[in-house]
Amino acid sequence: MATKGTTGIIGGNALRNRDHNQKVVLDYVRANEPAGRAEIARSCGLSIQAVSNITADLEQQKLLMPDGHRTEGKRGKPALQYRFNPEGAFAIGVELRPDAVVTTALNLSGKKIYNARVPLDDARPTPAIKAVGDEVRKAIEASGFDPKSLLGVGVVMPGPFGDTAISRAGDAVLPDWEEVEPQSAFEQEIGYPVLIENDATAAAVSERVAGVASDLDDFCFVYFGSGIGLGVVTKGHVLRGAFGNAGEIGHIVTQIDGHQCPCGNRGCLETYASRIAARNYLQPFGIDPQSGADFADLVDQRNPHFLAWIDQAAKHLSPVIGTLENLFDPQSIILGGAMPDAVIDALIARLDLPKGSVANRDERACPRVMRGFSGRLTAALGAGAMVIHQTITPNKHSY
Amino acid sequence: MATKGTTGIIGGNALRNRDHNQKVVLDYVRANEPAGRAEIARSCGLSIQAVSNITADLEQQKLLMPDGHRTEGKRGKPALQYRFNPEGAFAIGVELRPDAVVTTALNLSGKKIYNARVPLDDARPTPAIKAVGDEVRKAIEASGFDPKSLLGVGVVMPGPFGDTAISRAGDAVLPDWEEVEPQSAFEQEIGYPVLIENDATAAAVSERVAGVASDLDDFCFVYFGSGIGLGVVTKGHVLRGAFGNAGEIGHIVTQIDGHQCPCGNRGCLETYASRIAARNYLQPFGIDPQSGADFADLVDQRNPHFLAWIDQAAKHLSPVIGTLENLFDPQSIILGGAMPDAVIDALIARLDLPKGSVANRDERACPRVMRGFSGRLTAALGAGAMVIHQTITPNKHSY
DNA sequence: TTTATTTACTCAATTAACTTGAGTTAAGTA
DNA sequence: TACTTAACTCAAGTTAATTGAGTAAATAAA
Repeated sequence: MATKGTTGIIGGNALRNRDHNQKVVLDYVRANEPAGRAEIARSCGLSIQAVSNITADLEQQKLLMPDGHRTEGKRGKPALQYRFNPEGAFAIGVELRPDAVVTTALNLSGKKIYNARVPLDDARPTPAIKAVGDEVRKAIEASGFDPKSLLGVGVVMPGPFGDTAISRAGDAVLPDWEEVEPQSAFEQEIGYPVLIENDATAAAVSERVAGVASDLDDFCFVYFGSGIGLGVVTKGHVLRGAFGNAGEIGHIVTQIDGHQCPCGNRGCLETYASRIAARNYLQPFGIDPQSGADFADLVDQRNPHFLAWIDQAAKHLSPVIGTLENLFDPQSIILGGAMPDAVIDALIARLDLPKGSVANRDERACPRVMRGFSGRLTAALGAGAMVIHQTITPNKHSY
Repeated sequence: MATKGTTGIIGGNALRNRDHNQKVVLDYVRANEPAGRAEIARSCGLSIQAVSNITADLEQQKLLMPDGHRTEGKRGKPALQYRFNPEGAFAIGVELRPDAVVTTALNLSGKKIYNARVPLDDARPTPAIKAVGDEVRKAIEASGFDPKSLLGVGVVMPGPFGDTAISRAGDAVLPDWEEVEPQSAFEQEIGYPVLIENDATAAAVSERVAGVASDLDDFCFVYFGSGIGLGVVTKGHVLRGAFGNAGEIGHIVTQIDGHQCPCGNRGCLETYASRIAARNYLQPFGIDPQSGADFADLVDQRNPHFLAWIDQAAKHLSPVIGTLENLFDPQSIILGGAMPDAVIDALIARLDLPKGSVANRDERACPRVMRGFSGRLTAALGAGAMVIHQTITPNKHSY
């Protein structure tokens, strides 16, 4: 028989249905805790009895916990309120960079409970995977959690994912990883489920699990790494595209016949508004910021050259944000990543958002652009958040 | 109790699960017909017995039909092949324009079985809804189908959907519709389930139901109407955004300080590459194409002014297509809509797609850009296809 | 030609998980 | 104090899946 195409969508049965319903309940409680069972039942389209069984299950799994009776002054028997049990499970997030391994642990509420950073001498697969494994084992030990309650390990690493003109032009690629299938390689080393994700998507999920997007289902995250990336969440789900390369915002052309970009285009956003672009811009003036703190200092000192760069970056970023608004129609766009808050804030302040945008409307629940709940650990925290997100979020839109 | 947010994701039970599984089976058969039950079971993650029950159900509903035994020269008992039953059900698609109502009927395979176009004198709600109702009733009558097998009616109409700067600047708005909730208004008039959609999204779905995208799960459709729109399908699902306005491609700025656009921006794509843009461009040369046929004639005659416009449109469209590729990472991008095939083909031939794109890779299953299975009826056919799509496509990604 | 194997399927029994309906408990209200 | 409302619990009933045993129809091997 010829191989026929499959969409990956499969049928349901009682067990898979229970799995789905558990996630539906968890996702509701996540966004609305504390919540009673009757309330959950109404919101999730289930009977009270079903919700009772499910919460009992989740309580046994230590994912939910009861938290007293509340009534808010209403009639009737006060509902037993359920909450996430932050101590019930945890996740580990790793950022693998060419020069370092950053490791974090998060409790079920997405709160950071551990972080560490070690330099990496050799980023080729064998030593790097070993180093990540060692760091994960240290994190499990240091977390103080029962290792059995580890939900999984998320790993953020630079591409290449697939063979495209852009991934070949990547600036922070790991050496000799072309032939390695990272997920299974890490799972073999670590012995827990592993998720691989790019930095921007992980950061976006992080904002939803425990950041400014906790009650947003549609948003974009513009990630300032060494380049510039985009993570998109629509209807609570990550957008990955057909080949996992969705969100390549860095090579949108913002200036016809602009700067030459290694990708082959001219005038890519990344050549104007990214960490690398900033360093290239400042170099002629003898300024060479290395760390995030250096960039923050430049803002604090109101360095005129850096402020000029911010103006330039904002000029190129503004129409791209308009494009994102018009294409994805998100509730908001979040800026963050490996840049200090002060830089992101300055950039946001300089944005000149286009008037011709579907986001330009009178009643808005949140601003068109927000700064993320970021910090230097964004990528590693996001990696851990991916794991939590996966255990919590149902993969169905609606019946 | 304060109103708590709901994602619209609800839990499952046996009945909803059956519904989902029916769609999973239908979607598999759609993409792989003819197919035997054992094959369906393997691909859909269900037991043979379950698939047997489901196909029996679907056969009774006249959505599937058996089509002989095939074995393709393999061992074992030949499987009874199932196919869509094109005569088992039908859908009606309507395009409501300020000046006309276009009505189509499609069988379950998405094939056009009826179409009609009547002028519309008065596009205000009351007369327009009445006119649509009359046309739908005519279509039911003329289709020759049992009215009970009508799955629903899709209606494509210009906005406004929500109150944004762009929808206010729309060029083809219907008068006095601000206060009307179109879906329930049409349902009341027609007595069947009604779906409202925009032209570009409907066209995209049409390509998936019975066009060049029938085996694509991730693609974009660039729709040339009076303006220019975008429909996006990811993982087989329509992307709508938080407020239903996703895909507003027309107001992406392609030229800094370019043409003034009614939306408030300068240099919007729509001011260069749209039907209106073409007419504005040609007017100074005394050329005034009215119909699609007029545009086709201009291509046939190799009219130098029109060819120059196509060059201009292609120049502005090319980077936007690169942007779509980088943001959505689709399998392909389809061009179509209310422009004759000859114009679309000429435009595609002139495109200069950016090298710096995740779509620029060596092994591709289909071209980066294709022409849609279009024709003048695209919008109305797409409206009907929405209905078929909805009855066929499961709304779950995967378990 | 006969036998074995493979594959597709049917029938009957079992099972998981949700719903329904009949109480029970605990609060506010008249 | 009695009534109402709301949140539950318990037991029975329902749906639609799975599982296991058996049958039918084809090719492949002996």
